[in-house]
Amino acid sequence: MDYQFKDIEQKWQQFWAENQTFKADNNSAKPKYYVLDMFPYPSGAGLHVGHPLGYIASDIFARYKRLKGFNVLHPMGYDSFGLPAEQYAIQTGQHPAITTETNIATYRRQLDQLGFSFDWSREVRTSSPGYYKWTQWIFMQLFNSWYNKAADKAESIDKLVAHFEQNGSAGIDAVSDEEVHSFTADEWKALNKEEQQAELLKYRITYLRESIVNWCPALGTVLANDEVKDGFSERGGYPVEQKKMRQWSMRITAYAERLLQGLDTIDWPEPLKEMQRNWIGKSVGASVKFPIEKAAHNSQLTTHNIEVFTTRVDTIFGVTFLVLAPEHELVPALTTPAQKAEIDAYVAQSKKKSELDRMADTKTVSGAFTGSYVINPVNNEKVPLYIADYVLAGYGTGAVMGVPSGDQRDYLFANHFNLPIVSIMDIQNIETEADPTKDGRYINSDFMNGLNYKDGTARVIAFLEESGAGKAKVNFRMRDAIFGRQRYWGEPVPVYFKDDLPYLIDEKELPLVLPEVDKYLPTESGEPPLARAKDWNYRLAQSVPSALAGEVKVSPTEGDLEEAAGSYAYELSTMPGWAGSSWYWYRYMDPKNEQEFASEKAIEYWKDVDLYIGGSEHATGHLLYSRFWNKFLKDLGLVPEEEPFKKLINQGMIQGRSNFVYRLIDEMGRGTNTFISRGLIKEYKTSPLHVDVNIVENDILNINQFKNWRDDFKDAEFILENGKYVCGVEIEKMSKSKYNVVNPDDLIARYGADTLRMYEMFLGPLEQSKPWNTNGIEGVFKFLRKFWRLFHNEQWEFSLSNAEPTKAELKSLHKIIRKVEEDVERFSFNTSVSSFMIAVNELTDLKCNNRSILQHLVVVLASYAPHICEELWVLLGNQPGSLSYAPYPKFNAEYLVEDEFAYPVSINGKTKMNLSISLSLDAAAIENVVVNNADVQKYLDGRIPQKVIVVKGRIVNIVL
RNA sequence: GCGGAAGUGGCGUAAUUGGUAGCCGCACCAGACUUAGGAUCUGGCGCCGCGAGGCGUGGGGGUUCGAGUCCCUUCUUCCGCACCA
Repeated sequence: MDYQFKDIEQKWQQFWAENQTFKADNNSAKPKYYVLDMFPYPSGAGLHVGHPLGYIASDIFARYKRLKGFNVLHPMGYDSFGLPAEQYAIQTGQHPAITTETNIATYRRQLDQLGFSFDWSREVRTSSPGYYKWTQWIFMQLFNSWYNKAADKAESIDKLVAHFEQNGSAGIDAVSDEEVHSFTADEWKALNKEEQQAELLKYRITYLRESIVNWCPALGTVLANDEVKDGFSERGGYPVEQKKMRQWSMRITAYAERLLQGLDTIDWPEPLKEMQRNWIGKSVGASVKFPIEKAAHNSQLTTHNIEVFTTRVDTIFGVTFLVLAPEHELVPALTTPAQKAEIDAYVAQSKKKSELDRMADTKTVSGAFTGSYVINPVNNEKVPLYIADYVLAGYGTGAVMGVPSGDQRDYLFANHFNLPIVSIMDIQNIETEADPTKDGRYINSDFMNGLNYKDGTARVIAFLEESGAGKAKVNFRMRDAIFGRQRYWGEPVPVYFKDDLPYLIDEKELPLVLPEVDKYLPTESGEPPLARAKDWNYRLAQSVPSALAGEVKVSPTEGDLEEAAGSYAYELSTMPGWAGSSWYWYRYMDPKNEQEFASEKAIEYWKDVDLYIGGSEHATGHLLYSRFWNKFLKDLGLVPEEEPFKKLINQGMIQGRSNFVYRLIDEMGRGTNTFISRGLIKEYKTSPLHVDVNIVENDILNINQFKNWRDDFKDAEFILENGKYVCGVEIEKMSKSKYNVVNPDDLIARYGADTLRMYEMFLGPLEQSKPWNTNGIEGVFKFLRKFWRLFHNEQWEFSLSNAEPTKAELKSLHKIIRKVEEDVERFSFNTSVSSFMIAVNELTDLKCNNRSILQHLVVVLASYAPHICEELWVLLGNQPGSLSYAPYPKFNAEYLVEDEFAYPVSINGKTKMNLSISLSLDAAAIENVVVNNADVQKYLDGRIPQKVIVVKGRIVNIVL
């Protein structure tokens, strides 16, 4: 039979499903290997050809590892909470769960068609209660923990409470809110329960705090920093503004240093690591307090110092002004009556400026004088205090010291406001611009004069620490992650409120199931959709101390008994999209466990992800949050590894390749129904029009299909070149509106999954971004037919010979055995596809139909084109289904040994000819053969070689 | 501005250690078979040149017997960050 891919693929997909061929065992004598794909959000649009790229690569790798004798975990699931389903629900009233279910069915059908070897018995969905029960459980652990800097790990909040009861706040080195109190043990015990809880909230790793957040009015929710791009929401592209709100946050900053250090221990792409380093943004410097001049003191003032962060504390004698961010909280209190109008105007103006304007306009110098002064702590000089929008409220302390001699922005600022510029380095040149040099010796710097950078910095920090005016400090750009969304379609937060303080619900009540609501919109009063739910309250039984057993007993005398029975409002916001994806790889290890998020045994067995494949767009979101949660779980002793993903590969983005037709424009400027071929458009007035790429092949328009494409083109006329209509091409994002979406279903229907899998790999290196181009898929399809033909005679009957294989056949086979091994291990999938083609071309030329050769070839190709190989494997007489676990053929170098090599002979580095010479000869003998060769002599033309370079088995170079 | 990746035929790409640049496909050209070809097969296909030959890996320079690969310099494209104190 001819190669009937449709029947073959359907047959084997069904076989794999029915026999659970790829079910992984949590218990095996084989070594484990965990291959993970970033699970998709099931969108309504389904998969386009770009999506499976990474899945195909990971599937080839997973299948290859099985052949190599590994116990492979290769699961798939859905990140099924998210905005699009909810937006759709708002528009249509359709429950997001239903939309999600439908979309998942589409995804599953499309994934199945590609012949992936996923263990579907382990499927997870972040939106199913059985899954988010454990997302909520992890949230509770985060709430019940604090970060102990001394131990450099998260610890139970009980331990902190015990310390407070014994020693008060003394000796606690924690990552916490800024404004924690100091107290003795007795003072702590004297606090009532509410006061204690309020204080503890400042330490919890997940906490509730009034903070400035990214508020997106169009989406009606707050967003995390990584969800905002250039002042607009990543999803939907709506404007985002800054707003002060009480919000759930995660103290990811506690892990900043570990997140940074960990990058050096994992095998990830350098650009991605760099993005995370950038995002974490560590900078080493000092914080310095500048006392506010007495004259400025007034009743509104909450502090007598302005704290700045600087990486160049050594330049402090060059300070000639201080600048606050316009949003800085001390601005109103420090503005003198005379300056009030100017400051108010400036603050108002900068508030109006969008984030984007502010970034675009970096050259104009602007600012305003507050009228107040501060004192430089190193020389007691009076320094004027300004505000300016080049200082960002969100970074450092929102205040900077102005050193115009060393910083270009300060230099421009000083010039603009006629402030003095003081040189502090002997070799500094500040005539036309600031000079940030660290070389040279300090001048105009009192006790630092004459010192170099290193000693000077140490000296000034010592001075500041002694006088209490400052200290060495490490600052991070990364902020704590906002953890609440005012949306419906997400995990409910397992918290209720009593006297405005958050308390965890009882663990036994998990999962806290998402309630039904009448509409998926905020309430009239602006509360999140969950406020619409009927009776969204936590019912607390009559105060029974035993019900609280195991919970924190902060104040046993007053606390438990005081707990009033009754119902308390649940939290109304839900968790953000990244909650469910920050731990899902553990759930795959033990997906049905109802007692734990995964059993200790399963986690101990699978440990971590050996290979993770996904897009680089998750660099500062999912991949950072996952590392954070993993480190937290490690601190609690729940998982064994510090890093979750040992090796990570970013598959390239597949862009769209749009095709255009060119519509003729008449004298009146109206579009006609005549279309001009690409090469001729210069001679006419035309306007380009997107045309469906599926009716274009190799940029040649299928005119009949075009006429049928849309009604108004039925009578279209064409001006052709060489009898063809050539379309224009542009690379754009793949989207429906550009008619450049290529659907895998269509390609599978036409060529089969094996062809599509191999073609996607054949496109180029996995990591490379490239436009999708279906041109060339024919070549891969022809290859598979040619491969199929090796096993068949002229009449398409399966027919093999049992003869001894020839040397040439063995050579071809063993070349490909080795090549695929090498390629797969270094994730170079494109090169193995071309090697397969070479092998099949060679074997075809050799008229090879030798069973012992082809039997092995099937196994080698099986990870790339599993369906055709399964079919041939059975035709070869093997057990159905056994191919997936067959041993990968053993490479034997002997078959590749040659006795002769065609040496390229070059003269002065230019290759002139090839000479076949026995490989048994040594360098001197080779030189002898070459130099005495008649053709070489002709080239030499009597000249004597100065030198002859002989590299055995490689090259001969004659230097004249 | 800072950081990263990459520039090779008409196109996608290959060359794992400094050792014959262009493998494997697509497209194209010629031929065979054919009523026909969007099927199949054979051959050709970096550029210039009839040829001998010359030139070729973004440009310029260097190291080397030998450079797509190493070094310096410069240009271009893409990605990330961006008034970060």
